[in-house]
Amino acid sequence: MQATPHRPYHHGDLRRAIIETALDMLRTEKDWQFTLREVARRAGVSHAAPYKHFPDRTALLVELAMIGFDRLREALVKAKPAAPRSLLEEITPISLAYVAFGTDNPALYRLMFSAEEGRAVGMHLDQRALAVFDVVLDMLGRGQAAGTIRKRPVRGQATAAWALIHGITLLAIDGLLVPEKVGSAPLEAAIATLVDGLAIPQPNTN
Amino acid sequence: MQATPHRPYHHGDLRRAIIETALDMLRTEKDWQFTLREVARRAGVSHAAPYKHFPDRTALLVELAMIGFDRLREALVKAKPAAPRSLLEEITPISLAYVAFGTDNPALYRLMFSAEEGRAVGMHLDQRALAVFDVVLDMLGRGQAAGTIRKRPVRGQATAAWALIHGITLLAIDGLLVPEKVGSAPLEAAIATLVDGLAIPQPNTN
DNA sequence: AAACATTGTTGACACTGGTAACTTTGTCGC
DNA sequence: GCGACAAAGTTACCAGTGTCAACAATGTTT
Repeated sequence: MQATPHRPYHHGDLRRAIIETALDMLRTEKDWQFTLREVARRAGVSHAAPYKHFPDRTALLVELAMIGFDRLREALVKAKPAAPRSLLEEITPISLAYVAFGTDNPALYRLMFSAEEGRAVGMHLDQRALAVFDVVLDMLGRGQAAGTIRKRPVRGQATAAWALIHGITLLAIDGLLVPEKVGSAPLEAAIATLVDGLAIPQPNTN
Repeated sequence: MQATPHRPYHHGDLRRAIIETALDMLRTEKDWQFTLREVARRAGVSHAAPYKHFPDRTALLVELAMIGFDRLREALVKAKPAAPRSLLEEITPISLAYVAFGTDNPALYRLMFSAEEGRAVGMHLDQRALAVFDVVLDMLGRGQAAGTIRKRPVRGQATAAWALIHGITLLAIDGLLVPEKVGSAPLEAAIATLVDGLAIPQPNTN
């Protein structure tokens, strides 16, 4: 009764070990093709051991993706400036943190939004994904209240913001936007365009 | 000597047959896990036959993705209005056509931007992808020349536009933006936000 | 300590991508 | 016409995968 649902019994904390092994591979192996057997191998267990902790391969993928969303959300709230004096000052660091998360964890980020495994992954993590969405939503809502953001349907604005940053992140991961090659100019310009679209036009801000 | 590089010889036009079979599966099978053998099966040939026409599985994937980009570009130029009277009138139909292409061919669209197969797919289709990019670039360039679009780095604007539409398309494919469920409101609102970010602010357009 | 559930291992199955050897078929030089 | 040759398709095989069933070992409970 004093045990949490999943707890180590007789070997070690294998469930956690598997997850961490997988995350590690996700981090280091650039081109990662996920194989349960390889994870088991690196975790030092037999190829069937994971099945005692995950019903199937997809379940592990889902777990990893959810962890990814949690970490992304953490990264965003951490990047949120304490006392932003303008919309751009608030949006920019968050956006950069988002893109940075993606480029720092390309395989994980891809997994989070992947349709691999027959869309099964995406089906299960709506709440986590929406938690990220809510960060944006909240920010925009306060912006509208403060009068710095256009009065439009917030959900549409949030969708636009998320889609744009998400798209940029993917482009960056794919190397179509590599900072070393092209500088961060397009990235910041794109963010500026987003801000222009959200902010109420100032006389001198054309 | 009078033969083109790949021409049918003794059975039929298998190369084309394989591609079309694959495209067909891509179209109908919602959750598609690509297997060369299944394609061969449906094409009515043995599982090793495709290897006479494609060096490996990835090569076929690349071919399919390139076809996808070609079709996407066609869809965009077809959707471009003949005589748009405003930026929004020009951007909106193109954007909708883009998203529609994605939601109509989800598996194909995913494949085009997929990192599956170890990024190998994306490496080969830069030109085709950039052809799509150029459609956007061209439109924005003319907009700037005509004085309807803010004078900013065009590439940044184009990146923003593409990223946003791309991101929306993915969200739509993932069902986070299903039109039946939520109406097309967020979609259009997001496009409006994009337009706001691109267009030179009008006095009455807050 | 004996019964039991948990967790791990071994061995099998069907499937995949890929290669090699073989057979069929069309093309070409004579 | 006809044999040599190359193209295109087939069968047989390999290693590797996801998954499952049977079994062995360990910890928990009474």
